[in-house]
Amino acid sequence: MKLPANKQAFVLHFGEMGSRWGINRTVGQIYAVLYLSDEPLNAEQITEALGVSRSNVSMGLKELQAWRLVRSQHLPNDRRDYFSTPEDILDIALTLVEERRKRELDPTMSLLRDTLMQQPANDADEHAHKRMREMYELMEQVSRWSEDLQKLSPENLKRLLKLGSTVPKLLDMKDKLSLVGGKSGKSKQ
Amino acid sequence: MKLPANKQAFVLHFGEMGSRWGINRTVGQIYAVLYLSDEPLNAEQITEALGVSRSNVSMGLKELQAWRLVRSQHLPNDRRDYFSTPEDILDIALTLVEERRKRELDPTMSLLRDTLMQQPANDADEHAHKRMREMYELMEQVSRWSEDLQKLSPENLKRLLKLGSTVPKLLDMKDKLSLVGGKSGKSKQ
DNA sequence: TAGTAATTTCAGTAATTTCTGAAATAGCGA
DNA sequence: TCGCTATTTCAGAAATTACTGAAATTACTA
Repeated sequence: MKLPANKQAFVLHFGEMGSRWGINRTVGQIYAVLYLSDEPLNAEQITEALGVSRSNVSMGLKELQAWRLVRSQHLPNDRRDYFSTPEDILDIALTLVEERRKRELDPTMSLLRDTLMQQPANDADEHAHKRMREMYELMEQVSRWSEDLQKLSPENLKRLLKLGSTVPKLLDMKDKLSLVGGKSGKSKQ
Repeated sequence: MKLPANKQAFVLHFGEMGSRWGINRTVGQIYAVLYLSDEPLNAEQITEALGVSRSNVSMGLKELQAWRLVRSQHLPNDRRDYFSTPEDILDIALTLVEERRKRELDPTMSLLRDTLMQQPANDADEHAHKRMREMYELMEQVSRWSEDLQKLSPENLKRLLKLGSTVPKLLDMKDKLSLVGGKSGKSKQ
């Protein structure tokens, strides 16, 4: 399988970007090939398309499956595994958000929780303790957002994405609504 | 400068996490030291705290400044540069979002724009073209969100962060409001 | 159960990234 | 300008990460 020029450019780019995304070149390229393909591909086809070793492809696919960005399936009368990416790009994006949360936020939150358990021993510790608590609280909020995104219906997610610059307006609306019909006493919240 | 135990743990953790965040160990550690410090530090102090070479610290600080995560300043009667992180953690978070957008989204969007310029040559290209457009459009929306976050007032940003799971409710409110007072004909939007 | 195809594992090597120490540069005061 | 301190640059060394080919394993078929 020889890649046509435009696919080729995309695949190479994904390879280059790999390090910024926290994956390596081959893994990025494998993902790109699968993302663009209109049908599931087996490992041999990917190997040919990329010109890397079969074992490298095997390891790359394993990693992509760990990220839940690639799925494997079987075709009738064929013993080989076929791989593909989910159809729905919002689905893909949500998976990415979730996995990055797990890898980039959770470990640090866990450490911070442990550290924040013990009270600052002295004045010098005080400031560091405060800083850590601030970081923890922010991460907690971002984490919650990530979780809530996962729960949103596809329709609501699409609407939220389109919202963009109207967010402040929406917050204003919320204000007005709470003023009119809301439960009182929550204004500080 | 010897670090106390809790700071030490945090600093080492940031070093470990470095690769996941797209920076290296020393850069992560430098950032952690500065983040926790209650006063600006000069390069020599950071070198001592971390036990790495002076030149390594110099390069790390340069990278952190390129990320706009660290600022330098001068103290009276002292020729040395002193480094610190911004006070406000929301400020820090916004910078992080912005810089990651630049590094992780923009280059790919740029490539996609170029590729999407030319029409798919044949049927085989058709599907890949569609996939690339989907990715481009999603990235555009995420990018816009990121920009809009930057524009939000600190108050509104805080409120948005707290919103979390009430987002769908908010979207409902928007529906109701549009139904009552909104301009008609936009329902499909 | 033996034979074969598909896949994975892994030790060794290659490639890349990070780090260091020495040298170069910059900036300041006398 | 010279002399001194602070900082940066950069070539090479060290450490880490990625990749390969061969061997092992798995899973199917006859």
